Amino acid sequence: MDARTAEITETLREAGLRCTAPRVRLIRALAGLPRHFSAEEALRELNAAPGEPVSRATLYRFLGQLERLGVLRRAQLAEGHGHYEIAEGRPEHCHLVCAGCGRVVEVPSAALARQVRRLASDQGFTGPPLAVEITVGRCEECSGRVASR
Amino acid sequence: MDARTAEITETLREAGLRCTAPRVRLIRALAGLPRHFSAEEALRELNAAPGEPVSRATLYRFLGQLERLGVLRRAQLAEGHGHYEIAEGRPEHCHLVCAGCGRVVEVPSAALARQVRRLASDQGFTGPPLAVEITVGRCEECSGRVASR
DNA sequence: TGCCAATTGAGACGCAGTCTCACTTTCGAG
DNA sequence: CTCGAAAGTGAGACTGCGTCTCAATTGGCA
Repeated sequence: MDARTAEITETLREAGLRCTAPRVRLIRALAGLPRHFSAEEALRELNAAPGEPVSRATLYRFLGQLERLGVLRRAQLAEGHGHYEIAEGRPEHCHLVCAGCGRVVEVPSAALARQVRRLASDQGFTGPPLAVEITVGRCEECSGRVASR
Repeated sequence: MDARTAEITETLREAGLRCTAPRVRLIRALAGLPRHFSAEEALRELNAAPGEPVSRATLYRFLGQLERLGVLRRAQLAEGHGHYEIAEGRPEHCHLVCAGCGRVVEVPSAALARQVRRLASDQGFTGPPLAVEITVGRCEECSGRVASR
């Protein structure tokens, strides 16, 4: 069991959650996933590995729990489904989303994060979880292809 | 026919789109909708008014066209569905979304808009359409109720 | 007026995510 | 180690939002 797996299972225990086989399998699978992944991608990755498959219900439930524990962050990008990313001490950042192809570029901008936080607290919002999604025109690749539609 | 209806039908004509009865009905219905509305809300509003009902397919198609024409702006907030708002010369702004209840607060912040635009162009993004959605903790009301969950 | 492309409606379909409920598993107490 | 309560699981039905298809209808120019 590698370090991250151990760390996450420890977090589970602290939260009073059980360390079941499907959960361990999912935690392991995280290592094979890209920085941003959808629930369905996670499910594919999970069930591509040998062993008992994990059901959709279980996956969604557990992803939600990991999010609540702060292990994962969830972002609703312009596409029709949520995206998860491993939080793991990574600083706040925002996601630029191409209106054409949905490509996501991560932008670590402390200045922007600060400004957003100020705006939010001005409006009475509290709490640290923060997701910034910005849909901005088209990325280079997309605008190069078709002008409009 | 009021001024806005006339203006939008003119835009349609310029774009080579036909001015059909369902479209005019939808344009009229816009006046009775809140600042932000979902497609399903628009459908309800539309079919609450007397006259022939309009089908879902037609509504979705037409909302998409109005978006392409710049009459409407579409934002994918954290909930599972899109939100529309009438663009009508309103300046760029961002949406603060409560992670608890999904409430949306509009924040007109020229400074933030400027910063976002700079970030975007640094990353090679082009084109004006711009939607900024920020999910930030909980709004006053929500954090007042239940601490976590 | 007549024609033809644009538009429409009904409903099937697809995807993401949730819910239910009977069954299984974990894990702490004894 | 054994037991039992509580937590967790899987299968699959279900929901909501949005898209697609295709035959029928309609707008608007010649």
